[in-house]
This record gives sequence, C-alpha cells and structure tokens, in this order.
Amino acid sequence: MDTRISLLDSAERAVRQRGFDGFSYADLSKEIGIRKASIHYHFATKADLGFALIERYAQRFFATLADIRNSDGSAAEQLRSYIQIYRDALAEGEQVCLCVALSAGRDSLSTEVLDQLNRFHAESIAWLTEVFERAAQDGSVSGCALPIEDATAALALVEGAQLLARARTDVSLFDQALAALIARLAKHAVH
Amino acid sequence: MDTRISLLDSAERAVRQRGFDGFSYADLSKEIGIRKASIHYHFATKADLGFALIERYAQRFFATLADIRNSDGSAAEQLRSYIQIYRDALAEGEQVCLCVALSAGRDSLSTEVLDQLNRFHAESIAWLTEVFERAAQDGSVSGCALPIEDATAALALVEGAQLLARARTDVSLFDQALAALIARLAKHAVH
DNA sequence: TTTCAACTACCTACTACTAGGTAGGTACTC
DNA sequence: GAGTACCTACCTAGTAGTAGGTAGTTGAAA
Repeated sequence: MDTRISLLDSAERAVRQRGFDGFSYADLSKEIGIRKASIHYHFATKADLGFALIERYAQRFFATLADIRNSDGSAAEQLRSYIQIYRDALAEGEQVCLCVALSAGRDSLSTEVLDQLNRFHAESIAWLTEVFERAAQDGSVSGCALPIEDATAALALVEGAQLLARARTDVSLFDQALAALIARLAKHAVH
Repeated sequence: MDTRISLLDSAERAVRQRGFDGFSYADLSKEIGIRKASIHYHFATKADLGFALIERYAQRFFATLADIRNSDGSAAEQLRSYIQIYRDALAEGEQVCLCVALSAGRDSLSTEVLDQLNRFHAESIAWLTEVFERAAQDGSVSGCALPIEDATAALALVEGAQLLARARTDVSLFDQALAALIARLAKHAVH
C-alpha cells in the first residue's frame, strides 16, 4: 500500500505543477522506481488515478475546513485560516491547489473526476457562505454583501490569485491579490 | 494569409476550451481542412503558434482597454466594461480567456510565451490600478483599499471566476462571483 | 507440518496510437 | 525563376494500456 501512496503523492505534485495532461505514467515510473506497467496494477487507467487523487484531496481538504469551523474563532479568523491553506498550497509559487489544476484542464477529465471537482467547488462555497453568514452576526468582516456572493467571490479570488502567482512563480502576487480582502478582516477576536 | 488567420482562430478556441496541451496540429488540420504538415508552413513549431496566439490576443485586448479608458466614463463604468470582457469571453461557460488558459498549463509553454503572459498580467494590473486610482477621485467605487491591491484582486477575481464557471459550464457562477464587486460600483455616471 | 492454491506486487515485452516535426515534391502566381 | 501555399510520405519519440510471467506471502486443508 506504500507504493500506492507514493504514486498518489507523486501524481498530485505533478498535477499541481503541470496539470493533468502534463505528466505521464512514465514520469511516475521514474520518480517512484517501479516499471510503468506496474502502475496500472494500482491504477488501471489514468482516469482512475485522477479520481483517487481528487477523492483523497477533497477528504483532506474538507477535514481541515471542518477543523477550522470547530475552532470557534471569529468569521474573520476562519477566513484567514482558509486563505492560508491556499497560500501554503502555492509552495514557492510552483504549485496550485489540485482543484485549480484540474479546473484548468477540464476537457481531459473523465466525467467522474469532473463531478468530484464540481462537488468540491459547491462544498467550498457552502462552507464559505456559512462563514460569511457568521460574519454578518459577529461583525468581524467589514463590507459584506450577500453571503453566497461573498463566498463565491472569495473562492474565485483565491483560485485566481494562485493562477497569477504560479504564472510568475511569485507568491507575493497572491498576497497582493488577497490584501484587500484581508484588510476587511478584524485584527482581533470579536465576541 | 486567410489560412493563417483561420489557424489562429481555431487554435485560440481550442486553447481556451482545452488548454495548450489539449489540442494538436492534427486537430487543427481536421478543422481547417489542410494537411497537418502544411500547418508547419505557417507556424514552424507549436511554440511559434502559441506566441502568435498570445501576441494577437494581447494586441486586441489592450486595444479594447485603451478604448475603455478613452471613453471618459466613471471608474465604475470602466470596471463594468472590463468585467464584461471576461464575461463575454466565457461563451456559454465553455471557454476561458486565453491568458487564463495559458496560466493554467504554464509548464508546457516556451519562455517567450511565458514572458508575454506575464506582460499581459502586469499590464492588466497597471490598467486596473489606474482605474482604481480614478475611483478614489470620482468616488464611483465604494469600499476601496490601495489601488494596486484592488487591481490585483480584480484580476484574480475575474480569472478565478472564469475557472469556476467553465468547470461547471455555467456562466451564472461567474455572475455570482462578480456580484459583490459589481454591487460596489455606482449605478450612474458620477461627475 | 507440510503442501498447495490464491493473492499481491511487481516484471519484461509488447500493442496501437498520437505527438510534433521533416524531406522533398507540385501547382500556381508575380 | 523565385516565392507562396500547399501536398504525400515519412520519422522519432512518446502516450496509455495489455499480455503473460514471476518472486514472495498468506491461509487453509491434507
């Protein structure tokens, strides 16, 4: 099972750096040190690998979001944590988060992977909507509009900012794009 | 020269739908009706085609931005026009703008194309920064922070929103992501 | 306690196909 | 006759995927 995890790790890094079309079983083979054909033992098709990839990713991601929600920080603090996830994912501006990488090349994806991708977006917006609803109550985020609109905007913003930052391999572009949103967040906990 | 333009048109559509890795000379050949080898007469390498593509695109795009600036509308009106460009580019949610498509698969691009891409982003941010500076004077956009931060955020927002909308093939997701920004724009001209 | 079948995790050696790109030729126009 | 805009025929390298085989492990029946 160790090989399977190594394959997933290697493939995830590859997708996030170069897109789903940007790596091959041959690439994985070299990196992991098993023959190309043996990869098919673990993932019969590349589509299967893609599905396993986004499934694992979504599981991790939403577990983290659940932790943030349960942290009972203010909406502003939770948003800051959310933004930090995307910032960390950039890894010196070389990678984007898996869903950004997959969104980008959506035509080469199987419908199963595409479904997972849309579920990912929908759940992200749902989570963010809750945060912005909370913000309307605790007042820790200024300049709010409709929660679902703020939520969708926030998702588009972090994903777009990742794209910009990776194109220039420069995380500071991400920070520049997020600065205005971060400025709207209250500095300290509000009770 | 007609074939050359047809090739550029076809390639642009392909890139914006499927990314730079998502189409081949064989695809273009079928669509245009000349043999694959003949495409090499017009564009010796795929990298050359990519360069021609982004060059033409940038020329068109910045000509449009210049027109908007010269229209002497308020900052809000100019921003609305800017957003509309990206919305129109979506084409029923099937395409993203060329720079989003190229940003997404940046590892398969030549350095020349990558340079053009970064120039594109830099000039977009410069243009938007001017608009937000103007907004600070004419007051037609509410809730502004630093112009360069608002500008970078706006670029990230429209690009991210395109990504979301195309993943679901649904333009309304773009509208949902942009709604909060649009709500900040004054409804009528401010003088 | 040995034996044996099934299973896991790999292997070599392929297939069928697609990619971008090239060599060399042809018809037509200026 | 030079240049343009194509053609056929081909090449090399790479793609995902398959066929069939092999060590090593496990678990249960003889």
